[in-house]
Amino acid sequence: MRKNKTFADLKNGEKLARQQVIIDAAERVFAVKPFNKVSIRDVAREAGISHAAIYRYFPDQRSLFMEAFLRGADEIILFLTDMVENTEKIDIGIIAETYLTYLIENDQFFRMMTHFMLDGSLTAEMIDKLNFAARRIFDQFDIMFRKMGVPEPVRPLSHAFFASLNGIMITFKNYPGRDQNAVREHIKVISTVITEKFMV
Amino acid sequence: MRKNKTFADLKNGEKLARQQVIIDAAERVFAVKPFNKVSIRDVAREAGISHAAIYRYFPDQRSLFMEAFLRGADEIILFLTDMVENTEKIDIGIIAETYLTYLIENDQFFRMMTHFMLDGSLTAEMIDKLNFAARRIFDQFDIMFRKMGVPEPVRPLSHAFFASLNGIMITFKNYPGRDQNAVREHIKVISTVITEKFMV
DNA sequence: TGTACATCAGTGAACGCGCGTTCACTGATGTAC
DNA sequence: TGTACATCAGTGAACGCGCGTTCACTGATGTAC
Repeated sequence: MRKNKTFADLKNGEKLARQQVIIDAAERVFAVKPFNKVSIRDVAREAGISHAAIYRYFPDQRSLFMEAFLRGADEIILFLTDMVENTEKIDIGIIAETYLTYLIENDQFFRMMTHFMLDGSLTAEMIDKLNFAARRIFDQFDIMFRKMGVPEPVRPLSHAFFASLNGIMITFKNYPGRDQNAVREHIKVISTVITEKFMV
Repeated sequence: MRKNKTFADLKNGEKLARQQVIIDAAERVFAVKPFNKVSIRDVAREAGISHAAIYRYFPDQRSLFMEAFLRGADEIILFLTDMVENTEKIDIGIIAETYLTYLIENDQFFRMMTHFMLDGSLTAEMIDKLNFAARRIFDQFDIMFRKMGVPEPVRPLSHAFFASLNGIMITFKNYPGRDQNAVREHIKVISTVITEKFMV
């Protein structure tokens, strides 16, 4: 019995590890192709397996894509936590800029995020996962505003701040007629306009 | 010669009128189906013509979709102009709310907008059209801020304000676990948080 | 008024493609005795 | 050590589908004389 269980656990662990390999491959494909052009076959090719094999690890395409997105979200939450919780002197401008830089440099992640935010037909389970990720981000902004000495309630501010940063991205990421450097510069400028408004 | 020209003009006019009929049909389809699920065949069915006929009026699918989007943009610019230019007493809160309400009630338009804003592969002509629409919106916000007595330069504020409103939409339109009324209410609350920051 | 011709909006069929997903099967590995 | 069996990751082919676009054609309308 115990031996069986241990064996099963091992198998399970390997399965999870292989899932991660597939998600890695998916992220690499997303970095190169528009979100809704990425196919199961693309990911399988990148991962070096047959496309049918994917279905051993994910029930369907969207679940795989959602997992890929959530891993990016974890990354963001990780560095936000690092900047907010482990820093004495909070600088909202630097936090905003770091967040935006991450999105600019991980364009695939930003496209996944907007895709899932706008997709009105997610399953309940997926909605929960999205919700959980969003709330962890809001939590960090809450802490940030508190450390800045903003009076309660700070949650609405976190919502507004997060929304504004996302809005900068969506509005100016591909702003017509600017090259990538000009875009970065402009995003930085508008980010400053907004963060200044969020200072006490 | 002149007769010929007149006739050609008439033909041309009819052609334009028929284009509009097709765009009407497209908008009705967009209101019901996610943007990237809408096909030429859907639009043709809705317009009551064969899908091949579409190609007499638009060179390809994306051009048709872009025209449908631009018509929505014209509508927004129209009511913004009305609220901003023709009003003595500017209320930024009402303007923001009207804009957001329009986007909530014309979800298809918002989805088109985000789609084109995020699409990095538009033709130069499409980029110009997008750019022109965006600038007309910024122009209205410029006038709004000036009427509010905000010191120059107001353009960065217009950019930031527009971006923030879009961000509210993208972040909370499908916010998980809220019904549509709660979403509207929440968007209004966060919108207030932001507009207050933009008042002098 | 009649006839030959040109124009052109609109059609249905077809092309070629890529997709998500399923399925019967293979072959490697481990287990039981 | 050897053998029969179970498990299961992975495969290639196939299914069925919908798509954007093209094409040869039809038929209505207007023009020239």
